[in-house]
Amino acid sequence: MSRVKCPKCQNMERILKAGIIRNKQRYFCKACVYHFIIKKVQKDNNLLPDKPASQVSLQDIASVAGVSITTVSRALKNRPDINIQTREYIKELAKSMNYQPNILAQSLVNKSTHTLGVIIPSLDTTVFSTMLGGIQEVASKAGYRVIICNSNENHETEIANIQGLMNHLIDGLLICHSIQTSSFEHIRIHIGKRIPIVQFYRVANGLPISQILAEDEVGAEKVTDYLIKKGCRRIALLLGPKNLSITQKRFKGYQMSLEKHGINLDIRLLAHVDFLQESVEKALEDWLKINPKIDGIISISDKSAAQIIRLLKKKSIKIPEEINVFGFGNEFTGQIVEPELSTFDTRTRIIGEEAARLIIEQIISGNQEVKSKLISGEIILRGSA
Amino acid sequence: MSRVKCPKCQNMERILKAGIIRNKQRYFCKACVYHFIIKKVQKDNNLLPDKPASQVSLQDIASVAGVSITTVSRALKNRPDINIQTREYIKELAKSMNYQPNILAQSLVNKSTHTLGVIIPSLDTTVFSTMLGGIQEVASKAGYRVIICNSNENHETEIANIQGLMNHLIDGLLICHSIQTSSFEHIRIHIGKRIPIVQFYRVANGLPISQILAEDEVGAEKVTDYLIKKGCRRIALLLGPKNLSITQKRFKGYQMSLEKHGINLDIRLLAHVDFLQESVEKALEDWLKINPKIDGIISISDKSAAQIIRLLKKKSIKIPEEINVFGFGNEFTGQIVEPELSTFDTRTRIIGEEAARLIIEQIISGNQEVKSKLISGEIILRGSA
DNA sequence: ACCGTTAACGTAAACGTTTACGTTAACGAT
DNA sequence: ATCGTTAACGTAAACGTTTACGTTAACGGT
Repeated sequence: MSRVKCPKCQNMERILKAGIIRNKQRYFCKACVYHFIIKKVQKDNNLLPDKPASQVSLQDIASVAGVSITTVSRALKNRPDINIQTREYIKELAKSMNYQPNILAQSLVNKSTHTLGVIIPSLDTTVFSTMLGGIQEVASKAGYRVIICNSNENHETEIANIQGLMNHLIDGLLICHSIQTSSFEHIRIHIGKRIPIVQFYRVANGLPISQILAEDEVGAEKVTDYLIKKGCRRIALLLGPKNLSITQKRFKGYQMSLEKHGINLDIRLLAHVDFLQESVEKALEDWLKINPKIDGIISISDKSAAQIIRLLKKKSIKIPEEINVFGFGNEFTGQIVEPELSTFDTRTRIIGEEAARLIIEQIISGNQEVKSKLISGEIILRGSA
Repeated sequence: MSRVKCPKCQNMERILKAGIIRNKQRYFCKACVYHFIIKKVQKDNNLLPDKPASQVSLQDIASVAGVSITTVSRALKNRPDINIQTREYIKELAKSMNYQPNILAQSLVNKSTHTLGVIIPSLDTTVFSTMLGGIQEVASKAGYRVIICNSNENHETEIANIQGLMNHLIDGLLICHSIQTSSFEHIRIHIGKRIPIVQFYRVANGLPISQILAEDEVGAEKVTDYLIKKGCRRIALLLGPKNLSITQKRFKGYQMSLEKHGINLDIRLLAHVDFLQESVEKALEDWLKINPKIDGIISISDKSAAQIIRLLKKKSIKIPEEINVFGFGNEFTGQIVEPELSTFDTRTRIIGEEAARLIIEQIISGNQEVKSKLISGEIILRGSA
């Protein structure tokens, strides 16, 4: 019944069905003892049976030049073992054929992608996009690409991002932890393995990895010192979640300054927020109810500080006469708010640059030695304090 | 003289030098007719001659399980042709060995990297980082990674970025042109080739590629309409460089509104800036010298608008009584400046999201049909106008 | 004429996957 | 017992490079 022809003997008799393989019927020709499967009719077999639209490969160049792939590779890589004329000819040919190396194949062989993975917690704050800008610039100048992953301040996302990046896609990982991250096993398992890791800005202490840090502790101390010298005694401190390294360090700096000046710590003056407008507003409301009254506010971010200034002004509280306000980060917004925001410039961009510089150095040297670098910042005085 | 031993016959006589290959001396043993090179002494041949620290591969799993690579691959990919028990066993084995697929190898075979390339002109403006955030989110949810390149508003960098990304690293390209870009050959040569391209926000017209656009023309028209209705007759317009699509379109909207209301265009009221503080300041100075006096300013960006407000206030010019100020983009800073900035919300984040959505759709469908999408914005009225 | 030498090229393995295609042993029906 | 059938596995090519190692033809010296 089946009108199947054996591709070998062209016979149509003595053909048996011989099982189904991958949903295709297989046949067996008893005449020539040959198993076969009827291929799909090759339609579209038009005049261009060669490469459809794919990129030019070394093989393509080699075919045209009449040499082997090796020779082409040698020519393009300026390797010694090749005749100069051959080399120049191949180079020109490659250019005329618009050859572009397949980076995937190169990376597979070389076990190096020239790509950095960056995990940042958010893109909604200029702090992080500025750091990213610094990373980008240094990386780009060193011939590295940058894959960014936005953890969205979410711990699970951070873990997933790392998983994805680690699968041979990157040569180094830069990470700034999410607000939620308080356990670091997802980092620890990759330490000292295939690629170097550098933490920046928000870091996990106790892990043997390099860090690029802002002057959190010293900065907070200096700012507090300044406010105390200006006469403040009731300085409120707006912090992030307690597990955050910058929260802990800035609190420590604040605390040291208070101690130094013999001022007792009033825990009612501490607030932990998630950086959202509502939580900042809530913290401020609480502070304003406290007696004795607060006379200074140090905010963990300029963005929150700017919001605080707006809120205080709505309540007709005079800045800096009644309450001094100090920010952290030197964001653009601090120059727009009125009065302009005094702030501790953490040199955000430099942090990004240094992080990139360090990890690239570690990639190139193969040396994963733990290094910590503190980027020194400075107080910028404007109208708010 | 040479005390070289033939590795085959162990003879030390009848050995001749036989050329230098790759800087290594080659020898020829006449006794056993054999060419050879003395290898470097293999030091460090310690107790672990296996894989040093590299990742687990399919081959490793296959060896342990006593099956072929194919079977392992089938198990992990849930392919049919495999015994269920075998599959489960291999899956568990893979998990216990902490197998992670090598994405490079997968990409090489599948000709797909699940990665999007994004070229943005700057990371110093929240407009772009916000769009990037939108792109990132959609991409990430669809299982795509994002490689970002920052052209730094530089045409050459933009071209270099594209070159790098196109070499098989990405499945789709999202691009927002630099301020300098006015020729688009670097884009044209890639159109309709291997991967889809989508322009967003700042686009090149006349190219057959999809675009995601803000409501530049309509938005500018609405804003101008609004100011005219409020009584303004001398509305200054702060624009970017002339070659920029958003410059052209927003000017057109402005122009149409003027025409509609029978107001003559005064070219002295147009200023083209590069978004830097100085050029904005200069433009404002020039405007203030003009007679009849201006009574409104529309800025191409909120950032510049905020700066303008600060400058006007320093000159004790009342906003909005003397001059109405309108921004574009609804950036955070507009809520901080006083008076708060009225602005046209271009829905920056949505633009990013839609751009990512469109290109992923094109990647998956393989359909590079040209689509243009306008993201409708809305006027947000605050104190400045 | 022969031999040692080397410039310049080629072959093939390797990187880690995916997948088209082959193979085989066991099973059920006759 | 024989034959047709198929589940379940293996082999090998392919993706595009890089590179260790082989090969060869020509050249110069004797």
